[in-house]
Amino acid sequence: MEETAENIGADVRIMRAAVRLFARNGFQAVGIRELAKEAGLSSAALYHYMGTKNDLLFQIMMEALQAWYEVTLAACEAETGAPEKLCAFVRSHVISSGRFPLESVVIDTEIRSLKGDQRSNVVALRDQYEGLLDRIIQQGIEEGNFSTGDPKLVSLGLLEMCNGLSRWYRPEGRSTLEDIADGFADIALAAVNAKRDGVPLRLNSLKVKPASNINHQVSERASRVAFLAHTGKAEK
Amino acid sequence: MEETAENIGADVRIMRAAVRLFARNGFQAVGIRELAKEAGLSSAALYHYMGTKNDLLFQIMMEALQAWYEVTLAACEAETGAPEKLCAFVRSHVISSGRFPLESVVIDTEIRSLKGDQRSNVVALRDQYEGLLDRIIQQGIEEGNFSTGDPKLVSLGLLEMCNGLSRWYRPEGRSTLEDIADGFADIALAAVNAKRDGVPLRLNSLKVKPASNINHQVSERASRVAFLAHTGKAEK
DNA sequence: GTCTATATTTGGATAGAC
DNA sequence: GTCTATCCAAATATAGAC
Repeated sequence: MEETAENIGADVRIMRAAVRLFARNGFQAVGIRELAKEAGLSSAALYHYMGTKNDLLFQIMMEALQAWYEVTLAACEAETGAPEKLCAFVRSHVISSGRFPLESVVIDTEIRSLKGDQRSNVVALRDQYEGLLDRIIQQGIEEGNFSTGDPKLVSLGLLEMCNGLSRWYRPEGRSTLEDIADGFADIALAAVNAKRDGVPLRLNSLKVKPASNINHQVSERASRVAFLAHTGKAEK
Repeated sequence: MEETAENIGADVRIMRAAVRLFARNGFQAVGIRELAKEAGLSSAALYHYMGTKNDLLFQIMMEALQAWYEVTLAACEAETGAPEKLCAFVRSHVISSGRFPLESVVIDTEIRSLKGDQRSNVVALRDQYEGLLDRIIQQGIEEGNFSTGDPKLVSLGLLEMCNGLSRWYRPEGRSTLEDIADGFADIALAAVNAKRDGVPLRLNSLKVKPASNINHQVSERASRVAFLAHTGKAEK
C-alpha cells in the first residue's frame, strides 16, 4: 500500500502520534486511550497494529537510531582525515537530531522504560553509534592531529553536548540547524586541540561537505530494518 | 529533632527513597506502594509527611537546584578573572552533579512531570543557574580573553556537556570526579578560545582553588529554603 | 479492520481505629 | 504517627460483534 499525503496508513499515524506524546509527556505518562485518540482510532484498534505499548516504544527507538547510524556512518566515511571526520560526525549528529527532535527526546530519556532484550538491543546500537566518535578521536591522536589527556572523556563530553540539543533546540529559534552544527563542530575541533602542520584547525579552514547535504532518505530503509528486529505482529 | 546515623527521620527516609526510585525508574513509573516499601512505611503513613507525589518531586528538585546554585555561585564569586570563573563554574557543576548523581538524573529528566507553578519555579531556578555561565562568558568576551562566534551556543553546549555527566558517570568508574571536572574545565577553556596576553589558557596554567574544596554544607540551608517554597503540609 | 464493552490490575489518595 | 482497609479513577489489554 502506497502512502500519500491524504492517505496515511494507520500504522504510521500510530507511530507519529506515539512519538509526539512520548516526547511531550513521557512514555509512562501516556495512556493507551490518549494514544488512540491522538492517532484517530479506538484503543482496541491500536492492538491490531502493534504489540504492547513497550513494543511500540522499542520500535520507535530502533528505527530512529538505525537511521541516524547509517546517515552518520556514511557522512564520516566520505571523509579521510580525522579532523574532517570529526566535523562530519558532529554535524551529521546535530542535523539528524534537529530534524527529528521528538525522536531525539524519546531516545534520550526513555531507554530506562525498556527491559530485557529490548533494552539491550537499543543500548548496543547506541554504543555502536558512539563508537564511531571514539574511533575518530583515536585516529586523530594516532595521526598526530589531535591531542587530549583523556580521549574517552572528550568523546563523552562532545556526545552529550550534541545530545543536549534535543533539550533546547526549537526549529523556530534564533539559529539555524546548520549554524548550530557548525558551531558545535568548531567546539569539537577545539576540544581535541586539532592542529595540522602546527596550525590550529577550525571549521572554515577545512573543506567538508555542507551538513545540509545529509541524505535522510536512508531512514526509509532503516525503518524496514527496525521492523524486522521487532518481534510480534506490528510488522503485519 | 536531631538526626543521627541510627535515627533517621521518616521524612528524610522518604526523600531518599524517592530520589533513588525516581532516578532509577522514572517518576511516573514509581508507585506510592513501592515508595512506601522503600522508605519502610505504609502507603498511608507517607501522606503524613508529604502532599501529593508531585509535591514530593517538586521538593526534591528545588532542594537540589537551590543547593547547587548556592555552591556554584560561591565558587564563581571567589574568582575574579573570566577564565578562572569559567573553570570554577564547570568544576563546581561537575562535582555537585557527581556527588549527587541521583538528584542530577531527576532534575535532568523529570521537569516535564511538573505542571503549573511548580514547573515554573524549577525552570526559573534552573535558568538562574545557567545564567551564571552566560555572564561569565560575556565577561570573558568583554575583557578580550574569550572569543567565540556565538556565546549562547557555547554556553548551551558546555552546560549540556556537564549535565550529561549524570547519564554516564559512576562513582566506581575509571576516572575520579576531580579528573573529570578538570578535563571538562579544559574543554570549556578551549571552547571559548581562552587566551591571556595572546597565549592560549589551559587549566594547569591557572591558579584555581581545587574543586574538591567545594563546600556542600550549604545544602543544609538550601533544604530549608526549598521547604519554604513548598506549599502544603510537607514542611511539617 | 474497527468498533463497543469489559475483564483485570494497578494507580493515588483517604477513612478511621489505635 | 502508623496502621489496615478501602474508595475510586485510570491503567493495559482482550472479547466478540459487525
